[in-house]
Amino acid sequence: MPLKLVKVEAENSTKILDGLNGEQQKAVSIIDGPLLIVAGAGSGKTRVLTHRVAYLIEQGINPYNILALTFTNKAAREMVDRISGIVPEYAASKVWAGTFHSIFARLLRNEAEHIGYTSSFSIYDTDDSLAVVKAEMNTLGINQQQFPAQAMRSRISWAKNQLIDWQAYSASADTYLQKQTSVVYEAYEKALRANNAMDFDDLLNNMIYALRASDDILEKYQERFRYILVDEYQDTNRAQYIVINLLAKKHKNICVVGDDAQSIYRWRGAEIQNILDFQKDYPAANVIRLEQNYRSTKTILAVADSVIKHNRKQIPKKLWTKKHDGEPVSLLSCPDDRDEAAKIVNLISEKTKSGKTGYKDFAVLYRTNAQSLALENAFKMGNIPYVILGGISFYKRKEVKDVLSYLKLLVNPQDSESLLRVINEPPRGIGNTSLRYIKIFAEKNSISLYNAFQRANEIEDLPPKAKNAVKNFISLVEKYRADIKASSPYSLAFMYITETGIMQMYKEINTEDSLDRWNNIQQFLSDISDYFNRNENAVFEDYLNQLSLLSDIDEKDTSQNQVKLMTLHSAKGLEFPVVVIAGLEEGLFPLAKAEMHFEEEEEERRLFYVGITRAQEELYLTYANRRLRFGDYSTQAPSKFLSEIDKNYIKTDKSYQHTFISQQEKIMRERYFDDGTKNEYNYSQVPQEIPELRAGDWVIHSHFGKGKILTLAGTGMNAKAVVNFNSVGKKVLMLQYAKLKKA
DNA sequence: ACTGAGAGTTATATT
DNA sequence: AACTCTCAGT
Repeated sequence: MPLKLVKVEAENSTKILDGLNGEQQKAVSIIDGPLLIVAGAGSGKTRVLTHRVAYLIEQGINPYNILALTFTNKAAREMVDRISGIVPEYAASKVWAGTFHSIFARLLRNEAEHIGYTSSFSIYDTDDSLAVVKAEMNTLGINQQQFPAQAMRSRISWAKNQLIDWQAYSASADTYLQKQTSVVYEAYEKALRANNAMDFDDLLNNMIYALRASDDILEKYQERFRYILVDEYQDTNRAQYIVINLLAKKHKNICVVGDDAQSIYRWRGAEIQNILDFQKDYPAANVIRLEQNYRSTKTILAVADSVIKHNRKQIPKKLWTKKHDGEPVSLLSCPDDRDEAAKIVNLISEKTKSGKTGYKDFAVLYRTNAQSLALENAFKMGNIPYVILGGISFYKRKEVKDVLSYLKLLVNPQDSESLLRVINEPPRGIGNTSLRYIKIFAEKNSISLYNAFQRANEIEDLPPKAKNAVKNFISLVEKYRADIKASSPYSLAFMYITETGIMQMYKEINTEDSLDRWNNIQQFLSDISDYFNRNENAVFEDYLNQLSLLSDIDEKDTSQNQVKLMTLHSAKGLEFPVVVIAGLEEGLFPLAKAEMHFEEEEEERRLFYVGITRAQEELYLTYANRRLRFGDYSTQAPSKFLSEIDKNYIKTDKSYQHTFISQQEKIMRERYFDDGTKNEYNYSQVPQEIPELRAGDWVIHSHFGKGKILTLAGTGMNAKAVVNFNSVGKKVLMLQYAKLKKA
């Protein structure tokens, strides 16, 4: 029975609609029925979304009936924060706002028994899932040389994304590869079930199964989520699409927001078609285009437009802005990646000298994480504060994952993956041979590995020493399992982890690396304490739940005055006064793949578009002729994307400009630089005095501290020194960059 | 059972 | 260059 919904005029909602442009106001106030908001970059999308939720609440809709789905925790948190700025916080906090994965994990805890899980299921991240694949391949005797586990895992994940279960996959498997995959797929799925664990894909798929399991469940959630908002709709995959549509089917109050031009997650199953087809799915849909950009200069928008024009598949739209023309985009050509990094650093230090811009106003964006290394070195050398966002997450470090697995085991002892992970961390004298006996016993009796551990006494082949070790381990876990609800979760975790001996192990190894790990565990534990201070009623499951779905980028402190380095993907949704996009070379950006479909190239172009539109005032593009890859130098031509930019908006900034050295440069030179600059070097490095140095001298480096010069080589620009630092050992330094002082 | 050396593999992006 | 895995030695 559809609710009778009353259109409310804007008059009593002046506050919420204040300061919004006409289209934005419509996007906020059309609350009934399907609505597609095509929101161009910088068009105030988040503002519209949050105001819309606030508006719904003000119209008397129970916040508990509002579901707002995002892709990142950060986006979700920002949404909740900003909603609480408009409506009372108790109302804002009742809105179901979160990532697909976290919201569904929460719902699945309640519905677990309908789909054959218990509510304490574990969540496996990509690494955990890979470990399961490897283990299953081992048991099945499938050669991992021939079938790399990574590729196996991604084929399985791809199938799950398409909602092809192992039965269906197996039925349609033709090639040898597919047949082998189907065998692993089946074993993998059964292992996850046996472990009472779900991977990321399962969080979506099982939600569908739960909704389809009975009309009651479907009805329940359709009634609960009467108003649905989906952010970044262009990034939804098939499973997400189906869940959304199942939930929205009854009330059809579904509002999706997205920008097809910013669809950059095809590789993980996103179907851009979902947004392109929204009007087919909902013929009655209202469509609103937000085309006024509040972020970038006219020049930057023009550059973005000249690039994206080369894509064929897109919803027609034209961004415009009232902002000033702004500076032309600067193009920097560099001989190699080291030089590129040095130039970027130099650029930033020049620009910040005047005091008008601070370090925090800069972002350096790149295609692959590997590029961050050269940049990082240059920033250290140049003494410029920076922070890397994304990359190897704190939560993916071995020691942190080990501790996490200890905790998972406490909540879900069926989780064999976690058990195997920690059983010899620290070494307990339970080796491979013993483990094999225990596994065989578990299989023979159809019990979990943990249960087999508990009944180790019955395993004849197990040597007494191992039996004893197993017994000690089990009683440790059981001791704290018994307490899990009673004492404070933090002190429980602290005592438990201490007693496992993992911290002591790292302390005893006593190397720089191991003390680092020890520190990380400490930090992790204080993170736990923090969490339970903030969430007083939370239980362990809640903590583990959010943790598995957390990424580093959600956590990093971005408020400091430092330059931000990140991949272009991580930059989506962010904005910065000055943006540098580095590594614009064929093969790197667009990134080369074996077979490049035009669709993949279009996705790379959209990624470039996303990068360009992050900039508010200034944009710098850089490329290197030579780059260190796989420990070797490779040369490549400048990115084809560069030649797509309208020439009128490009300037070659002499003060940061090197000269041209390679063949491939010719095109670029004719196009952009042909103004008499010939092959003269024009290093932009601030001239600085290099003190007279000799081998054997003691020197001080701003970052590495004190060290002794071992050898010196080269002259002038190329002067190098090998220095043995007290802190980090031997380093090779270019004297022109490393500001060495005599000690 | 555990350690370390050497070989082999790997670098697109993320919930 | 950096990481993981395997295998032989202890």
